[in-house]
Parts: sequence; structure tokens; C-alpha cells
Amino acid sequence: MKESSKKGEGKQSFIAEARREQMFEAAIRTLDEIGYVNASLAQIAKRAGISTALISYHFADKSDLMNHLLVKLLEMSTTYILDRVHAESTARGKLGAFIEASLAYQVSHPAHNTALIEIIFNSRTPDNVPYYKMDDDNDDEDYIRVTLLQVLREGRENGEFGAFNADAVASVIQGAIGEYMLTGAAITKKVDVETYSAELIGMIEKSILVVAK
Amino acid sequence: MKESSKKGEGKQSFIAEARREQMFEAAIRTLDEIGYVNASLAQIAKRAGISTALISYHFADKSDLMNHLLVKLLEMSTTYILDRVHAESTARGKLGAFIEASLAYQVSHPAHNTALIEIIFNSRTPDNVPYYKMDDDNDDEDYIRVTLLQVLREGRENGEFGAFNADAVASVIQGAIGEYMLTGAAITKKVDVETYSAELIGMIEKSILVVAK
Amino acid sequence: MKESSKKGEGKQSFIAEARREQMFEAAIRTLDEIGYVNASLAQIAKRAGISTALISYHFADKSDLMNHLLVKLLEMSTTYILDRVHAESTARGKLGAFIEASLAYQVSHPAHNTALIEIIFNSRTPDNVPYYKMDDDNDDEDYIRVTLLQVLREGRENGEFGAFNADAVASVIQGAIGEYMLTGAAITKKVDVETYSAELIGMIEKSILVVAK
Amino acid sequence: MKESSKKGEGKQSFIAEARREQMFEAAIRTLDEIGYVNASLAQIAKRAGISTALISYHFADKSDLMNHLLVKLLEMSTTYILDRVHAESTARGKLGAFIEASLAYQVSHPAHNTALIEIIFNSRTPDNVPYYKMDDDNDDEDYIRVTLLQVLREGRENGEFGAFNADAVASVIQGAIGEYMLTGAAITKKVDVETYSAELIGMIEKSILVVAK
DNA sequence: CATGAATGAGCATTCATTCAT
DNA sequence: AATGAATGAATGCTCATTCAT
Repeated sequence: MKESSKKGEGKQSFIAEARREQMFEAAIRTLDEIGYVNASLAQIAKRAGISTALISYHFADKSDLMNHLLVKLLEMSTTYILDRVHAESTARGKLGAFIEASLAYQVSHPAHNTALIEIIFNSRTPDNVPYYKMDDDNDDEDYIRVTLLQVLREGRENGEFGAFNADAVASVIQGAIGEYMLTGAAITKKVDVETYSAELIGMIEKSILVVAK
Repeated sequence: MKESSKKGEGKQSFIAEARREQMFEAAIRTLDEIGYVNASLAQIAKRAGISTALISYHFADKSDLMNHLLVKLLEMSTTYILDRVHAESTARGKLGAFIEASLAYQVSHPAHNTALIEIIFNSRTPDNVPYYKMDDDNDDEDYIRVTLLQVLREGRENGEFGAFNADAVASVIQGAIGEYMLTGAAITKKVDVETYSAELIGMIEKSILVVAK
Repeated sequence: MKESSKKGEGKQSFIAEARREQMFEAAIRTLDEIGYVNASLAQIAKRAGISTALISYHFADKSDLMNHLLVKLLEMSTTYILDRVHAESTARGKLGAFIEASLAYQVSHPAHNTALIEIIFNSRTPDNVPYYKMDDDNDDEDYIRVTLLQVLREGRENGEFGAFNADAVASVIQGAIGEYMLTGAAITKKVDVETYSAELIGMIEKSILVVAK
Repeated sequence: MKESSKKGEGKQSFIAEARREQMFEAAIRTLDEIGYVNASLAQIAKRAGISTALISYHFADKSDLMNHLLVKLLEMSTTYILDRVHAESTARGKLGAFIEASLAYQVSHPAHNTALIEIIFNSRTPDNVPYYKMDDDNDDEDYIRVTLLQVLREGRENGEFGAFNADAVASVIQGAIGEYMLTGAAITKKVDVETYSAELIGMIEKSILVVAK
């Protein structure tokens, strides 16, 4: 998923870095407003108030821009979530923090969220494999999934949780979070994020917690 | 989500209907192979062995084609799932059937599945609302969600299930199913569909079933 | 040097063929007027009174257009020259006809001539070998060179000509013809084509003719 | 063919001159490798290891760069050839030296040769006259042609040569040399340069030499 | 002297769509 | 019912050039 931008990826000049940020911001807005299909360089440039040639100057390619933006978006949400997970000490605490933080981040960054979805569901590798189908579990880069699995196994090993299939449970959790993420505003009308968060945590805990006699 | 095709939507001629089927089939293959972004009318026509003009003749619009295809794909999966749900008598049985059938359908129709995803994540209403964000709960057309909610409420009312937030639980279930759907082949390597199905049913039942003393 | 155009090269429709002729004619004028470097599809389309998209519709590529045009130009001049060569019976007669016809064709088709030069000196194979450097002697397609060599050898074998290096003499002849071709109008001011033709024939004959005692 | 570069053409600073040499060298390599059509300033700058802006700083224009390079290339080959011509005393000796040196220079400087061809066949005057069509006979700058004509006339006047049309013979000689130059490596496979040189000299001498009884 | 940043103009090409046949 | 022909608009991208630093 890594692709190099124009000049060797080394530390960019200050001004270049600022420009790139500006383009990322414009790209996020564009993706949010009109979707990936219509997100032409011209549309992004318009929102950034620059020429399309400048985008080509700073990024090797349209897909280079999108890949860098994707990395950035993933980094932001990953940092947010993992920070809150690591602040907890018990596996149960970490699991709760994971779910809460995941949902909270989306709700507080709706445009980033949409941009992320648009990229993931539209970018494809050169051999046409969609990103959303890609298996990056063992890929060290999917810190989110890796961390979630770690927490689940940790709890299972130290006796906080009972027996369960970690991969399956992780997928259910991620699916439940993703579902809220996808439908965005629509679902909020029926279940607010705190309720959803609490319900989801409750369900998972009922499923995997060791029941005290 | 309703849009009319060329000639008043009334009873089409037999030959016209056959053509439309042929185009749907080609469109599914195209979406599966190269994704929505690259699925031009030319690409679809090439796969169907016809001219692009013929697509324009049978559908008002590219988005008209995609909308009709979406309806068709939804109908197929909905029918498959609901048939199996209605064959059960208890709420618990129906819930299990819902989950099992949902997962089974995807696994047995991977190209349909991808096509469906590609359309949902790329089509937008004229005012640029993405389909995946659309709230169609009260929309009588989302039979899947409506049925799932009915089953959950039915179980809660007849005492099979305990107390829970139906909207939240429905979303968790749909999210867990969607997660498996999205990652497609990738996840299958780690958890086969039967295991996933069983684990998911188990988790949901633990969460909502009334515990017999 | 062969490349296929849009649809399998098979017999085109009458109207398509007419369009292609029209584009060839416009391309010749464009090359003559502004040269290969500036001969964009837009410039050619403008001269043909059509849209650039129509060129893309009829030819796979810009280089496809140029290659087809090149073939056509070569065919025309080759036919003209070889017809006159084959009308002669002696090697000496054929040689004279070859030189005369080669020069005459150029003088009477100056725009074709320029177009031909522009293509040959600018087209390159995908691996960047310029056409003008290409060795197509054994290539059955360089009928001109092949015929010239045949005539020279025929004369040498039947005793009309003495001993000489056929490849070298052929190159000198082609070079002398090419020189007149290249400088076009410029040279004409100093030596008219008939004089040049006569002088060249005279020189070659002096060089290779068997001197009667 | 004269065009002024940036700063009044006067004595340049030492460093500026070095830079220009570097750019010429890079331009030659670029023209040889990818041809005039693809020889963008970016490509040249890349090969020179400098920025494109620097080229614009040192030359008024892309065509200014090309014109200066052309002059330089012509000077180099002209010097080489004329030095060898002037070392001879008889017209016949000079003629032989001219042909030999012309061919030898090309063979020993193939990249320069290609660069020269690429420029001549692509540069055009502002009013779109291609360089290769230009009549620079009376132009004092075409020393090569002028010298060749002088040698021919000198021989004719002092009785070494018989009667002939000097312009025509000069063109034949230049054409024969140019032919070898153009096809480059291709022809070498059939006739090595020494053979070609000898054959050409032989042919010309047979054509114009006064035959001793 | 040299560059990175920036742009407007232009490029070949593809797009969905229309229309005469 | 179906197509080949045609186009205007848009695509991503490269170009030579300018300019502040």
C-alpha cells in the first residue's frame, strides 16, 4: 500500500509539506462532498485554490495522492484509538476503550471518516484487487486489527475472558464498529453513539467474559 | 432509489427483457473485475458483446442501469435470505437462519456480492448523498433490516429473548455479516464461513437469550 | 512497422474508409505545414474539420495514425516508381527509370514528400529506435531498395554493368536521390530536376557501365 | 540560423560556459537516446543533473538551446573535415580527403551524429521552414558545401577534372555521405565504412576525372 | 548562480451520450 | 432493435516558462 511520492520521500521542505497538507485537506473535503468517482484533480485543485499541475508537481500520480492521504487518515485514527487503549491496564478495560474510542473518533471526524471509506472502497492495486478485500492482517501495518487481537488473547490468557475464537470475535467487533461508521448520520437518529457503544461492549462482554459464580 | 428506465417501466417486450439480463450479467462481471471507477459503458458493452449505444437505448442513463442492477441484486439476496427465515417458527430459529443464510449467500455468490458493494459504495443520489449513508429503515424497501428487527422484537415479546436495544443489536448483526462480506476471500483463510456463522450466532444468543435457571 | 488499427484491420465500411482518407489528407497537410513536433491531434482535426475524438475513434493511437499514413505514402511512391522501372527491359533502362521516376515523384508530390520525411525522422519504435535508422533491407517490405539491388545485380550478371559493390552503389544512388528530396525547393533553384536526374544517371553509368572498346 | 542567448552573446563567465557545455552534453545524450520529440527540458535537465530552470536561465528558449547546440555540432564536424581537406594539395586529394573525413567523423561520433540529425529534422524557423529544407548555400556559414564546391571547381579549372555540373556532383556526394550517416548502424552491417568510402571515391573519380590516354 | 515552487496552455485519450440509418 | 459514427466535455498528465528566494 506504500507508494513513493515525487522525490525520494525524504524530509520535504517546510513549504512543500504545508502544500501537501493543504491538498490533503482539499482532497478530504472533495471525497466527502462528491465522492471518489467524481473526485478529479480539477475538483480537488479547485477546493485547494491551486492549479491541477501543482498536485502533479507534489505527487507522482493521482493514486499516489490517494495512497498518501489514506496512510495519513489511518495514522490519525490509529493513534487516537491506540492511545486510549494503552491507557488501560486490564484486558476488559482495553476492549472497552477500543470500542468506545473507535466509535468516538468516527463521530468526531465525519469528513475524515467518509474520505477514508471512499478511498478504501475505490482504490485498487495495479492488478485490480480492491483495497477493501485486501488481507493485511499479518501485514504489520494494520495496527488496529493486530492490537484488537492482542487484547482478546491477553484477556483469554490471563483468565479475564473465557474461551472463544479470537479471529471471529475480532471481526464481529470490527464489523459492528464499521457498520456504525458506514451509515453515519443515518443510524445516529435511532441509536446515539454512547448507547451503541455501551450496547456493543455489553454484548461482547456477555459473550466472552468469564462468569463469576 | 427508484428511477425509471427508458420506456415507462411498463411490461417490456420479451426480447428487451433478455437484453437487460445480458447487460446486468455483463455489468456484474465488469464491476467484479475492474471496479465501479473503471466500469465504463464501453467496458460493460465489450463484456456483453454489444455496442454501448444499446445500453443507452435500454437504460435512461448509466446510473439508471446501476440502480436497476442494484435492485435486482438486492432482490435476489433478500429472497434467498427471507425464504430461509420464514421457514423457521421460533424467533431463535429465525435469527439463526438469518445469519446463516446471509453469510451463505455471499459465499456462494461472490461476484454478485462484489458488484453489490461496488454499487452501494459509489452510487450517490443527485444531491450527492452516498447510498451507503442512506437511511432506509422506514423505507419499506429495506426488507432485510425490517425483517431482522421484526424477528428480534418478536423474540423479545414472546419471551424467547431478554431485554436489549433492538436497533443496536440489529446493527451489530448486520455489521458482523457485512464485515465477512467485505473482506471476502481474505477472511476465509482465517475463519471458514461455518465457524464464523456459528460463532456469531453463539455470541448474539449469549447476549440476548433469556438464561434458563 | 506494422500496427493494427481499431477493429481488426478487416474491410472497413465505405464511410469509415472515406473518413480515414480525409484524416490522412489532413495529416499530410499538417506535417507539411507545421512539422511532426507540432502536429497534434488537435491540429490535424482542425485541418480535417472534425473533432479530435473522431481520430481516436478511427485510429487506435496517434502513432497508429502515423504508421498507417506512412504505409500509404510509401505505397504510393513505391507503386509510381516500380511501375516505371518494370516498363523497361534492360538493366540500364531500368536504372535510368528508377532514378528519373524517384526524382520526378518527389517533385510532383512535395507535400507527400515532406510528410514522409517528417514521419520517418520522428517515429520511433516502442524501444526508441528511430525509423530512419532501421535496417529493413531484408525486410521484404522495402521494395524500393530490394528492386534497386535487383536491377544492379541483373545488369552485372548479364554483362551490361562491370564489377562493383552493389550495396555501396545502391546507397550512393539512394543518397543522391534523398539529398534532392530533402532540400526540396532549395536545390531546385540551382539545379532543376531534369538536369540533376541526367547528371546522376550519367555519373552512375560512368561508374558501373562496361566501357565498349 | 543565428539566435541570441540570454545575455547579449558577449564574453560569458567561465562558469557559465562550463554549464553550457554540460547542458550541450546532456542534450546530445538526450537526443540520441529518446529523440527530439521526447527531448523535453526535463529530460535534458535530468541527464545533466540540474534543474530545468537553469536551462531557461542560460538559454533564452528551448529552440535557442537547440540552435546553439546545432552550431556547435556543425563547427566540430566542419573543423574536423576541413582540416583534413586543407592538408591536401591537389583537388583530387582534397576530394578524397573530404569524403573520407566526412564518413570517418560520423562513424567516430555516432551520438553527435544522431543529435545533429534530430535537430536538423525537427527545428523550424519561426515561419515554419524546416532546417533541412533551408537553402544556405550562399549563406557563408555552410562551409562544408562551399568548400566542396570550391574543390570541385578548382579541379575543373586546373584540369584535374573534366566537365561536369558542380552543383549536381556536390549534391550527389553529400547525399551519398548523408545516406551512410542516416542509416547508421544498419548499413554498417553490409558495407563497412572504409569500403564505402573507397567505393564512393572511386565512383566520383570515374565520373569526373579526366581520363589519361 | 541556481533552485523549488508554481502555472496556463496544451497534450492524447476516454467518457456518456445522441442520432441517422 | 441495434449499430457505427460522431462529439463536447472532461480526464490525468506534461510542457516550457517565470519568479521569489
